[in-house]
Amino acid sequence: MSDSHIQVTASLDPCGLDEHPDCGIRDVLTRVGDKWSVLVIVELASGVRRFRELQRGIDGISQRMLTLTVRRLERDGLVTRTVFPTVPAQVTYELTALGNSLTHLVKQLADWSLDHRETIARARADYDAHHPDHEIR
Amino acid sequence: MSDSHIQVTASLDPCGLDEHPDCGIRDVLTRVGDKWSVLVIVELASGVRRFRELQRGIDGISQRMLTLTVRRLERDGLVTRTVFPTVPAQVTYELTALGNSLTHLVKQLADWSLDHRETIARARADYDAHHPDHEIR
DNA sequence: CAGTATCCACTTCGATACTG
DNA sequence: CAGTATCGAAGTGGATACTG
Repeated sequence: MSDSHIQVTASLDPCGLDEHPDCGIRDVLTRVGDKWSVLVIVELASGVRRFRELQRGIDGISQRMLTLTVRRLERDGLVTRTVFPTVPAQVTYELTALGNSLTHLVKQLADWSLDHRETIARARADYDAHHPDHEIR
Repeated sequence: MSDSHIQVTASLDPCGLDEHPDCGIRDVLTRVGDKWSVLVIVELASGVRRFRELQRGIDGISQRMLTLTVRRLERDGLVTRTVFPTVPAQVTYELTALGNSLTHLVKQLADWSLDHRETIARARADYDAHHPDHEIR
């Protein structure tokens, strides 16, 4: 048994994952894990943004996906959407306090990804080399 | 502008998200965000597990998805897979040091989810109440 | 500008059946 | 026990065209 396995058992299961299905954690994780949410959150972490500003700031996102993403974030209470009834319309997005509190965790995840980016890439290359024609993805 | 928006701008973009597409962070996030990975990681955080043990410990996971999930985690270097050539076969899974380092972040995410679980649920109910027949999901 | 509406491609997931 | 193989349902994302 490895020493690196510190005792996180109890604290890792604060809601009884072993008994209950998933206690809604997946709810949040799938939001964080979807293709654009984190990028939108990161972009909004810099401050208020308009729809087009967001789209320009996030490389490759389509109008449709930006709409869907900000709507979901708004629904979850992570982002506020403010409409100014001007012509043409003007809409701004801003992180809520809740959304902002998530940015800290997102940042840590981003840092972790960055720190181990190459290690993971090498692990994958290694795996693929030793397991040719093995379709995992 | 809200006081809650502390200055995380610079540190949130350690790899130039604004210039580069996504610098591989999404790679990790989608892994964390997929339906079963985190549950498997949590389960393995308690120690070594065999295939069936994992399946029994994770409510609702199918054989196929467990296989796919542990394979991907193995490929990423987060989990080691050890085969004992007994009859019947015996295979154990264990977090690597890298995988274990991720558990800390996963735990924080889980805690965050738990802390704000009800807030989010209320935000959603609210949103849905004020936006009837609005298909977001 | 800030969206909606449609359609389609692709992926993910679950269920079931079978195997060394 | 620990998988693999196959299939189909559902979800997710992209491209394009249109609107107040």
